[in-house]
Amino acid sequence: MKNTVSISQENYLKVIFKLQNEHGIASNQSIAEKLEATPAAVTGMLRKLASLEWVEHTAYHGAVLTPTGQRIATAIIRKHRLWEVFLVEKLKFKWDAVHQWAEELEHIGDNDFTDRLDAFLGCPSTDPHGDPIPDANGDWAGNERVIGADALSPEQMFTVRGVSNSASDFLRHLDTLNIHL
Amino acid sequence: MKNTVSISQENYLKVIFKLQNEHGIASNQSIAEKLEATPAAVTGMLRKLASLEWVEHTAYHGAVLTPTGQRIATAIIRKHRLWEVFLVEKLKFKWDAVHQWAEELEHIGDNDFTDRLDAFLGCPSTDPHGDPIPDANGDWAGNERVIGADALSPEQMFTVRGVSNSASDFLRHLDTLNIHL
DNA sequence: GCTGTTGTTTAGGTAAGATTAAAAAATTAT
DNA sequence: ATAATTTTTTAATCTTACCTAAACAACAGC
Repeated sequence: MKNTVSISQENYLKVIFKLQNEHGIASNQSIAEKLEATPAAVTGMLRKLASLEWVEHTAYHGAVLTPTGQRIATAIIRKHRLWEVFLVEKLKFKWDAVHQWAEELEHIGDNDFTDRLDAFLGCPSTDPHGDPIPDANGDWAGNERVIGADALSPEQMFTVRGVSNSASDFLRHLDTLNIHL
Repeated sequence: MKNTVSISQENYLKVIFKLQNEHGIASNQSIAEKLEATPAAVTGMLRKLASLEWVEHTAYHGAVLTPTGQRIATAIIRKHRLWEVFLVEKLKFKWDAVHQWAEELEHIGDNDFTDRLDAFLGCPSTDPHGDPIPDANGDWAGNERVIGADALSPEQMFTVRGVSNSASDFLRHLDTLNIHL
């Protein structure tokens, strides 16, 4: 089966991925804000993404990516950040002016294309903003796979090495859950 | 006013530009074939492009680009061919495998972006297939602006230095018009 | 000047993705 | 616990761009 994901769908998956990593779940409204769409539009798209089994959507609660959804989202973020490197290093854009174009370029190219771009850029590990660039397998630096916190089983041991969201209320939330670095 | 031209519209303008340079005018059917759409779809889009004053559309006759339409179309072709150079020279694609990606990349970036890409590539004058790349002003090599043959006034003197379509029936047509190189 | 073929347009419909406004569920405050 | 507020969903509609089928022009041959 051909993996045909629309640009709009890719944008949803990318935003859900980021929100999920910050808050554990992506609320309807937070998605709507990031995408500058209405909550009603989000409801409709979440239903579609759920039917494609790229997200799990619980009504009135929010959305979480499935493993497939995470794979797709990670690939998009990889492309986005590689293009940002290209724009800054090769086209001499200022680092704060590249986002708009990377938002468009991230939807172009298959895996082969992306790997060629990666090789051309010298396989950078971070983008111009210092954010890490996942490798061709979707793994972040350090061989750690990014997974939703709720995908961990309660019995499973793991080490929290860092958090991507340093908002104080989130850190307090981790405290109440007895999660420390 | 913000220049907001959709991807579909850009594809129409590009195809009309090429057909117009081959046949003087772009028929409904020839556009439909190139875009793999139905003639009915073309009629609808031509009406929209005419309302935007990017083409002149005479019912039952065909479409011709306005100066604005030609400017847009030329910019797209410039981007397409620059991206093809990038794909072959930098990403090491084979020259016959780049078209699919260039078709997508050509819709990205404004003039500044394109100029940066051009500079990065060393201001190439032709793409990997040998086709000329218009410069930032929309001029082709030799400082000649590409205009529709029917935009020339009958009194105006000009030199025909080359033709982009070497189909024998077209060359015969030029003969009957007393047009020679 | 008719007639038939070809090319174009009209009319009605589909699909994706978005909107607004109203209804329903969840959350917060009293 | 109940009332008020916020969030999500539903329902109906819009836009863009496409399709099929039928009606309509243009032009060829006779």
